[in-house]
Amino acid sequence: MIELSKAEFDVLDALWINYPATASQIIERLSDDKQWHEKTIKTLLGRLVKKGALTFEKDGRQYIYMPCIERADYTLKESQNFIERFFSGRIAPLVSGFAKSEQLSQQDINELKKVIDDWEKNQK
Amino acid sequence: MIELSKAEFDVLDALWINYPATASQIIERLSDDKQWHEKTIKTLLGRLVKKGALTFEKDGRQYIYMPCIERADYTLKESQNFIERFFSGRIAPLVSGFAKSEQLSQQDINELKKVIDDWEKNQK
DNA sequence: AATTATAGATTACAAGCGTAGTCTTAAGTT
DNA sequence: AACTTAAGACTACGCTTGTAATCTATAATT
Repeated sequence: MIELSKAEFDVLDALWINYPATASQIIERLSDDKQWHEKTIKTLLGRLVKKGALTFEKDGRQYIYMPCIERADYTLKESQNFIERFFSGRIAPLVSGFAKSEQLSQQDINELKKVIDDWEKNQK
Repeated sequence: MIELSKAEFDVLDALWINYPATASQIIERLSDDKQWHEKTIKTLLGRLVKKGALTFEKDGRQYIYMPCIERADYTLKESQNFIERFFSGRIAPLVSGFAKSEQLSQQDINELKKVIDDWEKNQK
């Protein structure tokens, strides 16, 4: 699997919002949350290309970037990894930890119920 | 919050199994899973002490190590962090991703139901 | 008491990461 | 056509991390 650093992920995440996109557009999107220099983001784009996480096409002297991987796929793999490391691969202890420390809202509970519901419907 | 690298976490995790413990005991515990040189583990122990994740008492020429943080606390914070980064702080999308990719077993579902159940009892 | 072994302290070193600055070249402007 | 931007390429640099090897001092052994 492609391994991304935090900063690399954040750049890719800005691309996932809407793509294809140019470097300037990505820089623009990131400017709200991060205080990153334009050069920093370009370095990260280069590293992402090198890692195979995104490609580009030339358009004049700009590049038009596109992700090579999907967000859902990436986050699923990271989630598996995370849960394996910290909870021996079981998901309930993670949720249980949140519950115990009062981190769950009624909305979270409703959403979780729906996930369970859908899962059960799918089993039939 | 104390930030631990993967390798550091693994060492601390071996201590959490049972503590206080000496370096040799920790090395012994890790020998099953990891091919780490004894020196490597000692380096990591030193870094953990420096980061404030564990302390020790002297006993002759050995150190007896003890964690300064609890596993549940650490994993909770890491979980929050993780869910914030990848799922905007909401837990259901993570579980939903697992469900969609057939990663959930009936046992997981039962455990999740129990967590929800307990949560609801607690609300009353 | 002298010697040896070993625990921890210190040092090492390459790769990855965050964070840019400088260089080069082609596109845009006059 | 000449000049100026600005996009991407290349270089930089200190910090962390993984992964030990060497140094030092003290406990154990002879």
